[in-house]
Amino acid sequence: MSPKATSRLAADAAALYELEAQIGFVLRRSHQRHVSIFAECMADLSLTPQQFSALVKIQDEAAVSQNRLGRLTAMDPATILGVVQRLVQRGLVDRSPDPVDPRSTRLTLTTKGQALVTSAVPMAREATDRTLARLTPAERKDLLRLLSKLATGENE
Amino acid sequence: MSPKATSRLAADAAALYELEAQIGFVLRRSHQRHVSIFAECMADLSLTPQQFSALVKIQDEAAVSQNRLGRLTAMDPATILGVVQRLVQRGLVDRSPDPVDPRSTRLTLTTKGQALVTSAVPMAREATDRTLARLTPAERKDLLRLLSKLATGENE
DNA sequence: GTGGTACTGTTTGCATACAAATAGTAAGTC
DNA sequence: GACTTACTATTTGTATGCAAACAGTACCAC
Repeated sequence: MSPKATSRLAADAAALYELEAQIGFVLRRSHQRHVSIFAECMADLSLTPQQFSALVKIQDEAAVSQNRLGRLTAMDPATILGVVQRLVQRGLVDRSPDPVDPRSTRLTLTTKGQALVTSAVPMAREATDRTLARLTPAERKDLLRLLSKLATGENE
Repeated sequence: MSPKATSRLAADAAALYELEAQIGFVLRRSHQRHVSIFAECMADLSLTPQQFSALVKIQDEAAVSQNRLGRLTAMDPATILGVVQRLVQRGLVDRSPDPVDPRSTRLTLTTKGQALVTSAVPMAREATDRTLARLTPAERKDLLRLLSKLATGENE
């Protein structure tokens, strides 16, 4: 065993824990900054990233159940409930009972909701661009790839 | 102008907006997964990432004001207030008036808090490792570097 | 020393985020 | 058809996260 390995054992216990170099801290900061930029870009439309995600996915699917929408947008049932309620309250989304499954709710975009998503997409693209502004195209691609490896799949 | 460029103009308006390929969505999902892993690793100690961050920084500084602690851990004054209150309530942190500036609060670790951080650091390291498990050492370094470029500095 | 500016901690209000528990229904097995 | 299992939406409770406004104090300029 090298002297270096020996000293590492001793160092591990009381070793400096550099918070700023931990993936969790950097992920949280990066996400905070993006949310802040997104809010600026979307100020006129007053949409949070989660609300916008929900609108986009309802549009993609034309009609979705609430829980399925939650899975598509990575929100648990309790969270997506609140998001949908606020969108319904603003007249952007319609809720109607599912004709085949009485447990299920059918979510669709209203005309107003449809129009809002359409005008929101360019703003969301701007938020993406501003968030990634300091990275080269190659770096952006790398970052997306690496983060996707982190985000996808199970906890082990 | 090439035919391709022409079609791009038309495509941009109604172009497919792929939510799963947007940096914001992937950042949110990655962060969610890390928080979930962190909670598993820290289950015995019942510390959130933010609570743990605060304890580590109080230890680093020996004594800090609440607002400064918030800046060190990337939490705004309203947020750090709640985090600190919970730590004080659990007997992990002491609050005392700052001897020189009556506006300021002096935060220090209790003996119990000191002991808890010490035993929590290895668990936090495990959470980091499990979050990054699918990446090679080179990929981990790249990811940290790219995320740091996103997180640091101003919004423009 | 008076006044403006900046900083301390705090409160309120709103929007995620999720665990845990609930009621109701669907769909399978036997 | 009764039972089990799984899925629907919902409720409650706790913990961030931040904008906005607040009272109190420091500090600096003049």
